[in-house]
Amino acid sequence: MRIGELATRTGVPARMLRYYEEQGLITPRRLANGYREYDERLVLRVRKIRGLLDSGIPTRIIGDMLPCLDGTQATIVADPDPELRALLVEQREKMTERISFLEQNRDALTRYIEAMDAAQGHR
DNA sequence: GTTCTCACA
DNA sequence: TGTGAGCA
Repeated sequence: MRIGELATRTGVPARMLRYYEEQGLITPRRLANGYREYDERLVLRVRKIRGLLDSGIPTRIIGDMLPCLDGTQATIVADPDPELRALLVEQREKMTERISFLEQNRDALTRYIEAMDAAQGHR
């Protein structure tokens, strides 16, 4: 598929898809006319990339993590960078914080919805 | 009509 | 990151 279709299917603007390519996150092949041609599997990959980006993970790191994204297979890291590891651990902690925050909000919604239902029962 | 690259505020 | 210019 071309960039327009991938954009609508992933919700990521074509502008950003070209940017991801610049960052080495995705490498579509080119058609004879120069248009980018995306593989079906890229749809999932782009969604994962966007998810990571939304989680605050820098594009540079996502590039390093790419092998982990579409494989359950163990990823071999040639040169374990201590600094990178520390950064990732930090991101993971922030992610954990956001998750617990979301859980609290979800529970608050649940209680409110229950309260609405309870009120409904009195009518 | 769609995509491409480049560039600017 | 958004937007527009000028092509193919």
